[in-house]
Amino acid sequence: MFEARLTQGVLLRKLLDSMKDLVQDANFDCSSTGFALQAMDSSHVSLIHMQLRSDGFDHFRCDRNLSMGVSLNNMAKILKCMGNDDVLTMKAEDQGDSVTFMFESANQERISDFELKLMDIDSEQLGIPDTDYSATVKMPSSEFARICKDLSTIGDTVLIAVTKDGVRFSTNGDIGSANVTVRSHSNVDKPEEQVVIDMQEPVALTFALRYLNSFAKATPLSNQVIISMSKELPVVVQYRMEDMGQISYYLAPKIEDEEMDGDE
Amino acid sequence: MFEARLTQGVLLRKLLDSMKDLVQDANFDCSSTGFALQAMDSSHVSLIHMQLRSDGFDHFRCDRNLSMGVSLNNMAKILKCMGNDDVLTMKAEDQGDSVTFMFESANQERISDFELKLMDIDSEQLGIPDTDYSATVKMPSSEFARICKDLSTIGDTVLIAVTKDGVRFSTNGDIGSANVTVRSHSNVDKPEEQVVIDMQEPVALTFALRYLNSFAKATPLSNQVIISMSKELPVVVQYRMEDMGQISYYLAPKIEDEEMDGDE
DNA sequence: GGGCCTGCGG
DNA sequence: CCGCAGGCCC
Repeated sequence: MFEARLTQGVLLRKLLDSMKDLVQDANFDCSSTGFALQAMDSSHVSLIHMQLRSDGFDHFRCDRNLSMGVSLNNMAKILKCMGNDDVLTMKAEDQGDSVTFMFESANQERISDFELKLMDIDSEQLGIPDTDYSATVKMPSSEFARICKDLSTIGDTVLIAVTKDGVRFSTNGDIGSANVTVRSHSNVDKPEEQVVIDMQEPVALTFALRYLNSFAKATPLSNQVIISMSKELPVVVQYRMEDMGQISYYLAPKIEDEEMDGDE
Repeated sequence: MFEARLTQGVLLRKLLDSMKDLVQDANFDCSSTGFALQAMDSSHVSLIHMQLRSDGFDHFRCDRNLSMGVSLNNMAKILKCMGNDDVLTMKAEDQGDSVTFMFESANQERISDFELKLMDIDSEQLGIPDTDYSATVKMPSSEFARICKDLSTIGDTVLIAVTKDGVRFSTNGDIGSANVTVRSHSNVDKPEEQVVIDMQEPVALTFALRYLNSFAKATPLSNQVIISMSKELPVVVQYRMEDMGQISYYLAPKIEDEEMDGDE
């Protein structure tokens, strides 16, 4: 049997909200190491990989590996019924056909349990190679979200170019073009505002903004986002939840990645 | 070449937001005296005239007179990408086919530049005679906006009648009629709440509320609005930006301007 | 039902 | 000044 208790139940709700627009149905994989999901988005262009470590839960028990297929939309609907400060407990039998979400209000005055039917879902588990990236940018997640949204009003794709002391986001479209440059800097007092660039070699890749905007739905999960890039490899857009795990999005670059010539 | 730097970049965004619903495309006229626009609204009923004086900018350079045709909607989209306290710099080459908007965050940590393509726009520059108006009302802009919005729920037109000690806004429609009277008063402590009436002779004119409601989009630009009227002449609805300039809207009165008989 | 915009709170 | 929530529009 599987049972996991999360004091900050709201975390799981935010995770679902950040995934449900990209993926319809997916398997949650429960094992002694934790609670994880890997899935391609519906158009098979991008990949989500989220993982919550067992030691991040307040209680975690998983007797046998379990793969629970759910409609992320329905699971998100159920999690919306959770109070913002509720403690969440998930439970599933080894051979069961459902998973139960129990919400306890802080003072135990209200206890809810929602049962969600499981579904059989084919899933190809892709191996994600552990790469050393040419460049990694850590920056405020809200700023990344804002930039992707702003650039979407101009163009459909963004060229992300990392140099030693900054990262430039560029796009162009019918009405004109745009560049946003964020400079590397740190602020001891406000670590959540820091922009840290770890660069082995300069890299510049082009991506579809609509996917980056979907990824940015995860902004509420973390103050910072980590963007890792290497030439010709998918970018990784990662949001880390302290002591808990992370959600990472992978998206292949557009070929023709040196400059945006607007002739796409 | 044209280059203008505005510490309060947000001013220009508010200006665009206040014009884009009335006018699609228009020419910005840059000269050594400032940055101006004059345009009829799309239905050729009302006229906008905005002007930012060169000395209101933190830096202003305009080597030759320049007329930049832009889609106000697209320019507004770009200005929405500006941070709320970014410094704005506009740049255009004399013979260029685009204008660049540069946004600098307060700490220079983020620098954006957006290039907007220019368009050729026919514009008839109308002469606006400098009139001595029979009556001028200065009142809180938010109050004027509220009155126009409220009266719109009753009728389509408003009779604005100015007397020595007050201004009356009247309308009527299918469901009934309404009058709002605002009395002249001043408050030394709160000049933004004053209602000042400067009247040579009483005047009462009728206007289409839908245009006044559009004009009221400029409310965020100024605490006060100045309404100037003379018999049979277009009303002027003006918002002044201290040390910077103003935006004025002109709208011809409906004939049959003495009273609203509800038989229109 | 989803996205955008406005208003309110931290 | 930024973030979150609710309401309105598409």
